[in-house]
Order: sequence, then structure tokens, then C-alpha cells
Amino acid sequence: MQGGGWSDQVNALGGFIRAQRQMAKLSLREMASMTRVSNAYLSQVERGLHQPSLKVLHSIADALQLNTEQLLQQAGWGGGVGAAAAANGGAEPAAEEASAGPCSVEEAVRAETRLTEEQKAALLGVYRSFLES
Amino acid sequence: MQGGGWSDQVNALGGFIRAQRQMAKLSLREMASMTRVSNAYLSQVERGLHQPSLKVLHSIADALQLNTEQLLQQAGWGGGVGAAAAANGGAEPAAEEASAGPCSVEEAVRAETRLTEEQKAALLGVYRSFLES
DNA sequence: CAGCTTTGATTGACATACTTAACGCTGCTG
DNA sequence: CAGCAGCGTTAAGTATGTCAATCAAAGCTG
Repeated sequence: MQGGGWSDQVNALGGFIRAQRQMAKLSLREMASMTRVSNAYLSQVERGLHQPSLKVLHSIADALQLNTEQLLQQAGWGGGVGAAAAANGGAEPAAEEASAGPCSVEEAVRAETRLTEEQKAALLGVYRSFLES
Repeated sequence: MQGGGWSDQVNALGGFIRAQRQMAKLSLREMASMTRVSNAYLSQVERGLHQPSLKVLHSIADALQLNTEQLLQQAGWGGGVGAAAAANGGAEPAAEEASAGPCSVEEAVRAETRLTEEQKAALLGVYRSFLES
């Protein structure tokens, strides 16, 4: 059972979808009727409890009018499509307290030690997509 | 049971995969070991009996060294999103002015003047959901 | 010919995607 | 206060994806 390792990735996807849905001011039930996917399942997907199939992912992208590639990238296709070259530098010294440091959102997220790298990438993805509007 | 409407699509995907595999002169079992997906399931996918998940699709694309977009298009992404236009030139300004102030993610987000209140709320919602693991 | 290997296909059991019907909570309206 | 309406979440069930074991047929080797 190699399960579990990918939950970060799924959580990133779910957070991304949830953020986009909230920005579009849709409730779970509204989005459910648009996508013809049950609200319950959407809730679970958004919290990373399940990985949606292509059909569902497609419906979601359609309902939220999202850029397809962006959504797919969040869904785990970071290995081939966009290649945004996230230069990772080296391992950071894992500062225990973020008490002293730079203050932009980007820096603050990167300095947050409680987040995984995937989570940071997802959060920054949402952030940048907001800035592009 | 809705008998078959989408089977055309799946069959197209399966046929495409089978053709590519044979062209690469791989047996089902060879490809199975490369993709870490069972030969049995690959056989079924190739004959349109099942629609593979993202994970499997990704593995297949990787093993066959296929163009990702090409495979996804066969898998059913040819139809819906429409428009999108995706003018994604990619010029990321990255001008982080960072007004000197607090440093946590929460504070940094609240201090970000380019975000609307809704966007801040959405972003912080994702952030907090990540922390609640 | 028997025996070994490899091929694609099938079966049965299990894990995961997904649905429908509830639940508890918050905010309103009378 | 009761009562309704909306929200997100949970519970229990069904459908589908996925695997390990197995099969019959075809190609070799001796």
C-alpha cells in the first residue's frame, strides 16, 4: 500500500478549485447543478479526499471557465505541460520561527514551514492567478 | 445503463494507445512494467472497456513518450472549454514591493493591496485548510 | 512429441470514484 | 420562540477503476 503520498497533490488541486469557486461566488450546490456532479462529492474533492476523474475535472473546468492547462497542472500534470521551471534552489534551513524575514506574500508563503512544497506551489498558483485578473 | 454514447470516445483513446504501443514495439507486459499498471488493465483500456484515471493516463503518456496534449485530446479534452484563448505570454512582472511590516502569511495577504477582499478571504481559506491537516 | 516462454484476454476480489439522503449549523422572517 | 432556507459536511450505498492470478493460443528449443 503505497497510498497516502499523493494527498498533498490532491489537496493542492482541491484548494485551487475551492478558491476559484469562491471567487466566482458559487455555492457547492450551484456548482453541482452546473457540473452535474453531486455537491457532496465536490466538497470531498475540494478537501482532498478524492481525486476526480477526467470527466469530473472537465466539468469543473467548464463550469468555472478555468484555463484547462492551469487546472490540469494543479491536478498533477506538472511534469510535462507547462514547465514553469520552478527553480527550487537548495533546502532551506527550516527556520523555526518566521519572526524575522521579508514580508511579501510570496516570501511569506515560502517561509511558512508548516506547508509542504506542493502546498506552497498551489497557494502561490492561486495567488498569481488572482493577480492576473 | 446508458449503453454506449461515450464508448466511441473511449474507444478512440484505447485505439490510439494501442497503435502507439504497437508502433513502439512494446508488449502489454513490457508497457505494464514501465507504467506500473497491470497488463490486464491496459488490455481493457486499449479495447475501450474502461476509462483510465489521470494517474494511469499520465503513466501511459510517459512510457510511450507521447505528447501530453495529444493524449489528453484523445481522452476527451477536445470538446468543451471553448475559447480560452489563453493569452499566456508569461511575462511575470514579479514586482514585489513588500511594504515593510508584518511577516506571517496571514498578515502578508491582508497587506496585499492588489487583492480584493474576496480574493484575500479565498486565499486565506485555502491557507487555513492546508494547516488543518 | 513434450516442455518452456511470451503473447493478449478473462475472472474474481478489492480500492476508489461517485450518488442520494440525511445531518448540524448559520441567518433570516414572522 | 418556531420555522424555513441556505450553506458545507457526513453516512451509506452503487458504479467503476485496478490488480493478482489465471487462461488458451502461438512461437521456440530440444
